[in-house]
Amino acid sequence: MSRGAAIAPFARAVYALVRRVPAGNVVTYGQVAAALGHPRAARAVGNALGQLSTPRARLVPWHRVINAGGRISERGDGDRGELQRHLLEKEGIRLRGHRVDLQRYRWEPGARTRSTVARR
DNA sequence: ATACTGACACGGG
DNA sequence: CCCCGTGCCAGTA
Repeated sequence: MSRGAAIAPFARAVYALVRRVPAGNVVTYGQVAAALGHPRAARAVGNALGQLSTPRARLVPWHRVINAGGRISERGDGDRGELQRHLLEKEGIRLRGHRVDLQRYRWEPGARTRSTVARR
């Protein structure tokens, strides 16, 4: 059926989970890794998101995944970071400096998807 | 098997 | 409060 590059199982699981992150909320790489049963594979999560192909990126809200410090991880290429920040703000997330208040916007995997935006 | 990441935690300044 | 460097780990190419 599908042709094109095979997607690694782990990466596939990452995409599936990230897809459930509601707009206006964020998760950390570590949270995603833990939810997948690999609490130490946070870096691999970042890898998977980095390998996201363009069509798939449309379905996967990669911008809602940030690091444990609440900051946007820069991959040497600054462009994506700017875009990510813009997308987050567009969803109603207020950044404090270059940081997101995880306390306020963090979404927990397993929580009801329609739980909407955390406020205040 | 080697090298390269979009990480995380911890310690020190 | 902030920033930076170090050690560690796991998955992908």
